[in-house]
Amino acid sequence: MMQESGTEATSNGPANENGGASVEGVPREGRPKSAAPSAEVTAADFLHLQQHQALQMARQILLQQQQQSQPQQLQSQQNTGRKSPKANDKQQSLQVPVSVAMMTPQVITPQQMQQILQQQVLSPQQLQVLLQQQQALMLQQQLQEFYKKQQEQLHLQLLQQQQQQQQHAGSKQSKEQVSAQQLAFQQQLLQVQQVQQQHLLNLQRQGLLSIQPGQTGLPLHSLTQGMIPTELQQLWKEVTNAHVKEEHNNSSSNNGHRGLDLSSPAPPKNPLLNQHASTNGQYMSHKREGSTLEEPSPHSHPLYGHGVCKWPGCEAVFDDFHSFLKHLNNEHALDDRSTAQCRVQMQVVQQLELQLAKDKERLQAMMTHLHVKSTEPKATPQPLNLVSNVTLSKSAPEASPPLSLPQTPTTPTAPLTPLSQTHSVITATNLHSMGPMRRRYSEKYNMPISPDISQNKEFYMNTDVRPPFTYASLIRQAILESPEKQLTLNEIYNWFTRMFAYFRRNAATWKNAVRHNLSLHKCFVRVENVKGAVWTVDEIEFQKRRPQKISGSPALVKNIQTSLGYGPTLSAAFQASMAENNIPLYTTASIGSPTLNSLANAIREEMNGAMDHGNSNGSDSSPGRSPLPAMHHISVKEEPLDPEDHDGPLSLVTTANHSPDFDHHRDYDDEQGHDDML
DNA sequence: CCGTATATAAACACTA
DNA sequence: TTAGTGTTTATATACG
Repeated sequence: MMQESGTEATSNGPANENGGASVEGVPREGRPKSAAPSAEVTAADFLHLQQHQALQMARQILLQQQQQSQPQQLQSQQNTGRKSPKANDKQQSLQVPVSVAMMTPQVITPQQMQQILQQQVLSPQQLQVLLQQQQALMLQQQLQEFYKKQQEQLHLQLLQQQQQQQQHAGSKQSKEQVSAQQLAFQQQLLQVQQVQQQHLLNLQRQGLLSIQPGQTGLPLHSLTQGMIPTELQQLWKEVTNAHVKEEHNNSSSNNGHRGLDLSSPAPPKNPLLNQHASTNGQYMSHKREGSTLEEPSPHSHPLYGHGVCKWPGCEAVFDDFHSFLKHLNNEHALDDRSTAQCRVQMQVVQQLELQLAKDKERLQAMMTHLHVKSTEPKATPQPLNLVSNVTLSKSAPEASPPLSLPQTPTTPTAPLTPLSQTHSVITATNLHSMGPMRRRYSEKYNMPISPDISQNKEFYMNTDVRPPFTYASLIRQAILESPEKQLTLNEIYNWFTRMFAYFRRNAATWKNAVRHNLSLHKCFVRVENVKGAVWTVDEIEFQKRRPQKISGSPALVKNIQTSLGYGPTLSAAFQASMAENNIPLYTTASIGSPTLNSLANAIREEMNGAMDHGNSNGSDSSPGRSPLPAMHHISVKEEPLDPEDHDGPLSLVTTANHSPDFDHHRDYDDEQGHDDML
C-alpha cells in the first residue's frame, strides 16, 4: 500500500508545480513532479468552446420554445465559440468540435488494419498511436450520433413541454414542477456536456490535444465548473420566466426527459437527494473493476456485440457466436499486437475513469452550488470579481489572470480547498489512489480550507476526497463534537464515515490508523466506562505536542508558541475553517451550521488556551480573526512570502468578505497540487 | 543529513 | 474461534 501511495504522490505532483511557486510554496517544493507544459490553455479553451456550443444549443432551443417560431439551427451554431489566443495551432480542431472525424486521421477499414498489422509495417508504438487514432475516430462518430440524439431529445422534450403547457394553460403550476422541469433540462445539458467531454477525451487520446494529466484538471475543471453553472443559471432563468409568464402546467413534464439514465434522478428541489445520488455514484466508481464494462456471460461476450467483434480496431462481422470466438482466438491471440491494443484499451479505460471522476466532481459541485444558491444568492459573481482583484493585487505574481478567472466561479460550489484538492487528485491519477496525507498543515496559515465550513462539510461528506486533516485532528474533532466530549472507538469510526465520504472505503486502513493514533498520541486518553471504554481528548497534551512539531525552527518556536500556541496539524484545520468561516462568505452562510459553531468554539477554546499573549486572540471578538493575526506573525518570521498572503486576507477582511477565500484558494490550489495536504 | 510528525502496515495481546 | 479493540514496531515520506 505504501508503495502505492508513494507512486501516487508522485503522480499527483504534476498537478501544478508551477502554481506552487506562487506564494509560499517555493521553498519547500522538493517533491517529484513531472514537468508542466503549457498546453492547458488550449485544452481548456477547447472545452470552453464546447461548452459554449452546448449552451448555444440550449439557448437556441429555448428561443424556440419561447418564440415558437424559428426553426432549429443548432449546427450552425457550432463554430461560434471563442478561441484562445494561444490556441492558434489548435484552432482547426477547436472549430470543428462536432465533426472531428473530418480531421486529418482517416478511418481505416478493418481489412486495412489487418493488413497493416500482419505486415508489421509499424512498430508497436506506431501501432498504438494508430489504434488510438482509430478508436478516437470511431468514438467520434459515435459521439456525433449521440450529439444528434441529444439534440433531438432536448428538442423533443421541450416540445412536449410546450404541448403540455398549452394543454394545461389554464391550471396553475407549482414551483416544484417548474424546478423539476428545469432539472430535467439540466440533466440533458449535462449529458451533452459529458459527451463533449468525451469528445475532448478522444482528442486527447488521439494526441490531437496534448494535455498533461496534472494540467487538465485545473484549467479544464475550472472552466467547466466556472462556466456551466453561471450560464446554466441564466438559461434556467429564461426557462423559468417563460414558464411563469405562460403559467402552464407541466406536471408530467418530468417524464419528458426520460432520455438517458442520467436524467432519471431528476430530483425536484432537494439537493440532498442529488448529493446522495452523486455519492452513490462515487461509490460506484470505487469498484472500478466492476461491471462498468460489459460483463461476460455464457452467451454473450464483452467483445462481441451486434454480430461484430468489438475488439479495438476490429469490426469483423460474424453471424455466429462461435465463429466470433474462433476469430477472437485466432486474430486476437496473445501477441505483441494484442498486448499493445490491450495497453491502449487500458489507457482508454483510465481516461474514461478519469473523466468520470471529473464529471462526478462537477456534478457534485453543481449540486452544491445550486443548493447554496438557494440560501445564498450570488455567491458566484462576487467571488469572481474579488478574486481577480485580490489575486492580482496581492500575492499572486504568478497567478495567471486568465486562469484565476475561470477558476473562481467554481469556488462557491465546491469548497475552495477541497475543490482544488480534487483537481489534483482526480486529474493526476485517480480518486482513490492518493498518497498518504503527508502534507501537514504545518504550513498552517496558508490553510485555505474552505470559506464556509458547512460547505466544506458537505463537500467532504459527499465527495470522495481525502480531508486535509491529520488523523489526530479528525479524531480530536470527533470527540470534541460529541456532547460528552468522549466517544467510543466505534463512535469515532462512525463519525469518520459519516463526515467524510473518503472514509467510507478502505476501512481497514484508516481504522487501523485511527487506533494507531489513539494509542500513539498522549492527547487521547482512554477512559474506562461502565460499558467499555471511551476516548477523550487531553487538550493540554494536545497543545503540548504542537511546539514540538514546530521546534524544527528553533528561533521561531518561541514566537510561534507564544503568539500562536496552536499547532500546525490540528488547529491548523480549525483555524482555517474558522478564519474562513468568519472572514469570507461567512457572515451569511455559516450561521445555520451547528457544526460550524461547535468547531468555532473548539477552536476558540484552543486558541484561548494556547495563546499566552492573547493579544492576537483576545482582541478579536470573532473567532475567525484571531488565527489570522497569529498566522501573520508566523508567516512574517518564517516565510517571507506568506505575509503577503495573509496580509491580503487580513486587510481584505475589513473591506471585502469574499476575497480572502480566493486568495487562499489560489494558494491552496498550489499546495494541493503538490500534495494531499495532510 | 537529521529529527520530528505523520501515514500506513502489520504483528501481537487482550477480551467479549 | 472470531471480531473488535489496543498497543507496539517498522517503514516511508514530508518537512523544518
